[in-house]
Amino acid sequence: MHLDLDAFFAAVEQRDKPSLRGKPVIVGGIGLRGVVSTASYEARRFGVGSAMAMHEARRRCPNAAFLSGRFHAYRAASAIVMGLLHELSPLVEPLSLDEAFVDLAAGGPRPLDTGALLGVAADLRARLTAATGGLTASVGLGSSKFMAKVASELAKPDGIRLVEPGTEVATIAGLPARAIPGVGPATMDRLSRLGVSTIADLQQLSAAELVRELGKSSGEHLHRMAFAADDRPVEPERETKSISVEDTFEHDIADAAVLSRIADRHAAQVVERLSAAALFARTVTVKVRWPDFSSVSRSRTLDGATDRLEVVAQVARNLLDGLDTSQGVRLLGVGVSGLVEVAQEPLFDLETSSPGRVVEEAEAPLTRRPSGWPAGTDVVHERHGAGWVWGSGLGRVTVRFETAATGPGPVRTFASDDPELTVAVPAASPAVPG
DNA sequence: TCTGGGGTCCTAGGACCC
DNA sequence: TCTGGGGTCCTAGGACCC
Repeated sequence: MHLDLDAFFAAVEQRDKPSLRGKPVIVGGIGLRGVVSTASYEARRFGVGSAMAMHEARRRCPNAAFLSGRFHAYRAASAIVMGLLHELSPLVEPLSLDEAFVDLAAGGPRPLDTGALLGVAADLRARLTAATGGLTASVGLGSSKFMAKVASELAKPDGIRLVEPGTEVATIAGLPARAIPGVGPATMDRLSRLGVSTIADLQQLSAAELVRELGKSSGEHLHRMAFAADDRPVEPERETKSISVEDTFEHDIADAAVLSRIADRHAAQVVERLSAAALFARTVTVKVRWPDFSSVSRSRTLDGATDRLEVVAQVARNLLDGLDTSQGVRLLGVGVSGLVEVAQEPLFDLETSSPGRVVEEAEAPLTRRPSGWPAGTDVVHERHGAGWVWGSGLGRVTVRFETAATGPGPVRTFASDDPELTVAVPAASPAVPG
């Protein structure tokens, strides 16, 4: 089974903001260089889709609600859904907050005939909608991950689809080759040059031809997938292989001292997550995106594994120092990999002689945020109660006072520094205001 | 006013080792 | 008196996914 929540982020917003139900909602980066994360189906009718530049989305659908996202709410809804999936089978592989594979055959003795499977899926969808306060999901059933995923795609939105065993090849033959997982824009370009547009076209090529064109791994993979031969297992627990933090700036930054401080700040976030996972890292990587959107990375592998901020931060700064950033930097990232569960600190050797600057935990803000009140944020006003930020600017914040449990509510405007207005504390996770 | 952030996997060349 | 051969590790870049 493959399950995919419909327009997930936007659907959570519409659930919690009744005035947005039935209206175009776009969740994503709301800054100058943001992209769309999720568009509601109402917004998709205007041609707005995932990964589209936000300015383009605004051009196509100026009257949509543009929200920056409330990940605590998405995580909470996701946890409920994943819990329901675990009731079906111990083998659940989440692909993201809104998607997962379930190996139903591992779920114990259960009749796996078509009728029973459709019943399981229908029951799951009903319970999911009830448990999440109205979210919907599309469910695909099939004899492999590939077929289940194809089925859920065909089921969207808010549906169920089952690909009968024996009908796999016929089901996929007419689909574009792009429907095969692993075939992206670059691979599709190369396939087009070979005259391939559909999976049926792909079936005409030999494995040897595909390997010659695309390399051994993806060539062989594609040849198998073209005939629906997919034996990849559902893997419930996949170990973390890397941790990274990166940020695209509102405006390119050329100041080396500023970039160095941002690298420190990113290193601190990386180390925080590394420690939370009880892991240690051997390799530190810095990534830079230039104004022309090309990017480079520089990495260094240490003799031992570390979780110390001073070490990660200094290596990151040294790697950054090796790049000429005078033309400006669009994005700066810091990451770690080569993760292990035990420290090997004594082996560590920082041979650089530059004095290690002490990293202060609370640096002054380095990049101005577009607003202290991002659109969509949950807030509480002492006299008016719970609501969400409708918009802000020019020293004012406009709030709509409504929740999932109320009907559409009224709008009021306050001064941005109104002491009675505060960011709401998410129920299950620590608050990170501002 | 082009083009996020967090990941995984693959390839290819060079260093290094036996 | 050409320039072995195989394996692993590291680095860098790129494709892809959600």
